[in-house]
Amino acid sequence: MAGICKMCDQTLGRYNKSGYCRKHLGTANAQNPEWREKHRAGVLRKIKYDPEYKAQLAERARRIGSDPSTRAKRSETFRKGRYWELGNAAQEKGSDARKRAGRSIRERRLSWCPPHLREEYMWLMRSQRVPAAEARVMIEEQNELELARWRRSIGYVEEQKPDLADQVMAEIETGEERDPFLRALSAAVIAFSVSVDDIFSEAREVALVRPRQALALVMRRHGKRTTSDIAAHLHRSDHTSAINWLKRGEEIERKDKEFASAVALVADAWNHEVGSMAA
DNA sequence: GACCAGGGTCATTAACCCTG
DNA sequence: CAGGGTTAATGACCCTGGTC
Repeated sequence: MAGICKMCDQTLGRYNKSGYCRKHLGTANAQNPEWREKHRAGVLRKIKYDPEYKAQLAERARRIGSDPSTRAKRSETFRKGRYWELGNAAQEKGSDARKRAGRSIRERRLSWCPPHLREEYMWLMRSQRVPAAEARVMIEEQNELELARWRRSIGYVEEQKPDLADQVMAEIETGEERDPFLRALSAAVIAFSVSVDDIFSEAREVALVRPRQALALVMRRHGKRTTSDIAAHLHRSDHTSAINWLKRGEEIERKDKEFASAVALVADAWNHEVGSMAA
């Protein structure tokens, strides 16, 4: 049965089901959320299953976008409409959108860093002022240590590396004090009235932990050594020991003047300024 | 502190999608 | 085929977070 278009006086054909003439059908569809959703799904489907089409679309948009006259026109439109104000209003300071942007970039930049070590990486960067590249090496070393531990736990036998701490002991025994670490170690022995064995021992008495903290601080600051390296020099296999020495050492240094001056003495030795110490 | 990349805003462009 | 919607990238700008 023929009817009249809902939007104009146009007589409709006998098979018309929409109730709209050809001219107004598009407008009616555009106002129908269901139709729009269906249409949208169709476009997305095309893009999803036709990579060539998608690439075509992108290429075209790029081409148009990079045309100087189009760019100038868009800039003008944007400036005139002050559209950035809308963009900024939509994501105020501290908004979820901005945080999301921050998280996204963090995720991309820290993708190399195992999630459980990221806090430690940031601590090295911020509190310890370790340059990014160096902090990354330290974290990667730590990760490698953890992986090695895990490999051992499942029975995988690794090639043995020479023990750095053993090398240090050998140098002490032969009296060849070429290493700044050995000078600093000697200074720590004097400054804290302990023995080398005490420093290298497993004991956790405060009197023995202090020289380790002082040595760690000096190695970090003056030798730019990694925490793994510091730990190995002080007979520890895990670099987290060094991190703890550094953390606690800094705190104590701020509060305890006596400890601070002992650290300075060890630092002098490291830097070869042994004149004051020998006296 | 400077620099970079990403996220948010809307308009613009051409080609394609969908429906009857 | 008509007609509006959708897609892509891009423009300016600010803020966030990482890096130097």
